[in-house]
Amino acid sequence: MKSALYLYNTISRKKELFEPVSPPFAGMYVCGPTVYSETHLGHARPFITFDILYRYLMHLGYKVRYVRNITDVGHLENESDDTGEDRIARKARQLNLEPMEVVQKYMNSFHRAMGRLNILEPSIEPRATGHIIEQQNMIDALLRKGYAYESNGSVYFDVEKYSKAYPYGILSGRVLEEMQANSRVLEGQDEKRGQFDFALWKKASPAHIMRWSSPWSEGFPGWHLECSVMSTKYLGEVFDIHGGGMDLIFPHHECEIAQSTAVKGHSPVRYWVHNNMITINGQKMARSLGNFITLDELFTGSHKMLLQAYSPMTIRFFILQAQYRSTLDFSNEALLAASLGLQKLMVAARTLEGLKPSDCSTIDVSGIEEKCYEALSDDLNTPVAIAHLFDVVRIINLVNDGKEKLSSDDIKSLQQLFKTFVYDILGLVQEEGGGSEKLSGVLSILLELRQEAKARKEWSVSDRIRDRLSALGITVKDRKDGYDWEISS
RNA sequence: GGUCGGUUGGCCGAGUGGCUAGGCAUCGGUCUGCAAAACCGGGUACGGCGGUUCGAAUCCGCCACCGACCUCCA
Repeated sequence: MKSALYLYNTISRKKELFEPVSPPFAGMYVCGPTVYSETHLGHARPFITFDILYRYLMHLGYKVRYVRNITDVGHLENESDDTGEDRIARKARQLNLEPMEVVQKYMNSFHRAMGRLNILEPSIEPRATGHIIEQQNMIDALLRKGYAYESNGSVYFDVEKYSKAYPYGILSGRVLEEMQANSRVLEGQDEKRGQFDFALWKKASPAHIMRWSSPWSEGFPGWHLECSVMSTKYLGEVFDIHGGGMDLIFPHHECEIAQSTAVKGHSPVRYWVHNNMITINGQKMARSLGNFITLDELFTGSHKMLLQAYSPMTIRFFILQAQYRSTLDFSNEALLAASLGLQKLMVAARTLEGLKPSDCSTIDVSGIEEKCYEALSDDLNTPVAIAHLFDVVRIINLVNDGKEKLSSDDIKSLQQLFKTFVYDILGLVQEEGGGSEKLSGVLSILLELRQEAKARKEWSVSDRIRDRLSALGITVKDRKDGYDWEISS
């Protein structure tokens, strides 16, 4: 058996042994995007982090149901005052589109970016607008239990009442009294009894397009409700893992716990897993701060802060080189380093495929696999796993240079190791240089001619071919027994 | 102001009491017609002050600085 998995549980603030409710099944819910604008680098982190967790759980033999939602209604611009407008509705008005056109546009773009990052599709990708009835049912249950109240067509969750029966703030470590003592009372919240009450149902203003009929008003559901409803609908009343960014701990996940506990008497989630933020100049990358770079901009290099384009696998590798609970600072230098490191790893992976076996090994390769499992099982320590893989890279290169030897069996086990960790679990793929088949055909004609010129010591001819290709951004690499080329950006 | 977390070499980033993290950059070497590429090898660190200990990046105390959250957020 592979080593047991330990995950850091936000609610206990400890690493805990992962034991699913009903093995071999494992359920995981991750908060997906609100589809009202382009996906940026910060968004890539949770989806890559939980992609690794998804892949690793499957690799360990679990039958995983991975649910990742799409928020397509209910997420307000600003929940703290009554001018708060639904993000999607607002974007639709700005672009003069139907709200569902906005949703489709950004959902498509999100899926494209996820695909390029080689993020596996979740088992279920439910949408908030597809679960209005279920959300209304939950509101109804909360009203009957007395933890919600109607006010002017809207329905709110009664935090104060809830906190008398259950501990409110157990996930984020907050105490309601302290929050009340430490914050000002905001204007324009007449509808709510308590300032920390949150909306379950909002009455739509006459201009609001996204609206559904309900016993309380024509309106739309509150943001926190959809995750409670959709997670338990597809994963059960108690499920294993709930993931998302650390910035969602409060209020979003805290409210999820309150809602579900108020109805069922217990929280549905066993392991809360949160990834840290990607920072830029030491500050969180966020739309509201205007310091974000979209994934498309990274892939094409079309952002003024970028010195060059960075491939999807570079982004993936960059993120995996940090443990998911640490902040990760963006810079061109760091991305360039990731890009070169990844290249080294992937070139070695290709070298490994054609490595020549010897009768016996002069290097001990046993134990590396176990170290990789240990790293990943220790709360997904991908940087340590990658460090072990670079040890293998050094071995591959030494053997390839004839300085060390490996037996056929050892080469096979290293190939299996790379397949498991590099490709299957870390989800890295070989990226082509961007050249078409025709281009590589033309290049091989040119470079063969150059080899012949070199053989005749006609250096002016060989150098001219090399320099002219270089001017076009194609780097010629002379090898011991041939040549290779690469298109640089 | 409250709560939580962080400060590691030129850069990114692991590591929680003694054992080389790793990558990028740099330096030295190998290879090479030259160059690039590739490969090998070396050096450089633990925010400050005090304490505990045979031994501290790691534990404790104080200080400084940075960040996240406190109903916008991945």
